[in-house]
Amino acid sequence: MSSLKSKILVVATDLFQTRGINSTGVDTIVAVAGTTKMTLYKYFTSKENLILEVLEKGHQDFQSWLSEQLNSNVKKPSDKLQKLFEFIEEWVTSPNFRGMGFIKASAEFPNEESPIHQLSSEQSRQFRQFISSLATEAGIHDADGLALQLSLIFEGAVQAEQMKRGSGAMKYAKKASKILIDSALTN
Amino acid sequence: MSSLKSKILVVATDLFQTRGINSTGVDTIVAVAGTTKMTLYKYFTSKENLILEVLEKGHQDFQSWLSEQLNSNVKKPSDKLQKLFEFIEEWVTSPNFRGMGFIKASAEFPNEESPIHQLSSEQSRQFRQFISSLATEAGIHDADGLALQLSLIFEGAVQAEQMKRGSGAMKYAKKASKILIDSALTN
DNA sequence: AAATCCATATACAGACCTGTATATATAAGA
DNA sequence: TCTTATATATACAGGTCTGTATATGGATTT
Repeated sequence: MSSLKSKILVVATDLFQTRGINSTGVDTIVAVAGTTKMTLYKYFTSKENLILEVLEKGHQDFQSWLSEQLNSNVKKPSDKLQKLFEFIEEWVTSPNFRGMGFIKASAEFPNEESPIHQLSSEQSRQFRQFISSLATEAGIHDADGLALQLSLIFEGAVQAEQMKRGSGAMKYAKKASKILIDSALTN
Repeated sequence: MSSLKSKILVVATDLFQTRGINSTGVDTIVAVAGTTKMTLYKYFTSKENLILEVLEKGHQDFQSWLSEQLNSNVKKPSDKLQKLFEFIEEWVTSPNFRGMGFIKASAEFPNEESPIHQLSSEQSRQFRQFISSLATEAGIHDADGLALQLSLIFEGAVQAEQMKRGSGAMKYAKKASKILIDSALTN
């Protein structure tokens, strides 16, 4: 991938998170990225296309990092669920954390026909499914139910942490997840 | 309050929830409300002012309804926390539910200097404080911590329920809240 | 050195949005 | 009937945004 294209992606990811997607114009993006609109529209067919690529890259980076961490650091598959929030906290509190795109995107694009809304919904569903499969491996009966609960907490904590760094939201989310997992294991 | 003003408020609340705040122009609002821009700008000094009034009305309606329900239906103050999510579910699943404004507003207006961001943050903080006071009355030690956990679940569930009616998010949020409250009571 | 590719600089069309100006209709009260 | 208050109809100024057109600069390859 071109260096300019990835620069634009990084800058857009940043600005979308800090200023909102709709409030960030392409002029601002190219100005911060140090390039011009002509170049942006060479790599992306439209602003919508840019948003979609930002979402896709963000989700892929997160998912592949998370899978890698779980696979290389946790031996027993049934222990992965317990460690999940440890790694999520590590990701969220890392200095290069730039928010979870799909959480904000679904709020800014509520129209169900919008491709952006559809992609972010799909990513949210995929993440829930990922948690559910870990829960199943851990021997939990209502895996989908627990996955929904954990994703609610996770998405809320990420949103809170991103809005106010060091809010402690992630710490309490981690505690809550432990309690909910323990409860689901003994039922 | 003038009939037209409250009509505009209701319509704006609806459109902001279903289409997003930034994506909803004042032309659309007055067209749906069956009036004109001149009238809207008679009652509201600007679109920002309209948004602020929509947020304030939504939050007041919810908080006063919730307090009323808790006060008139729960005798012992220490039982209020347990019943909290029952009433919230009732509110969220009622046919005239129009979303919790402050959840979406803080996502669409991330700039901390924006009055809209400030108001929605304040409302979120107030709601958390309300839960914390119920937790204290119920004899819970780390009331603020539990309040944060419950508000994370609550905001996530409202968001999910509003995005997809009948998603079951509220049902699992209720279960999670019971587990977390029980755990906090025995620690 | 000539040709080709890549990015820049700049300008602008067309759409949309907020907020206002002006003129008109309607209804109620004196 | 005359006046006053309230809502409508319509047009538009000024701004922002996306996306494109046109011309220029610089670097690499042949």
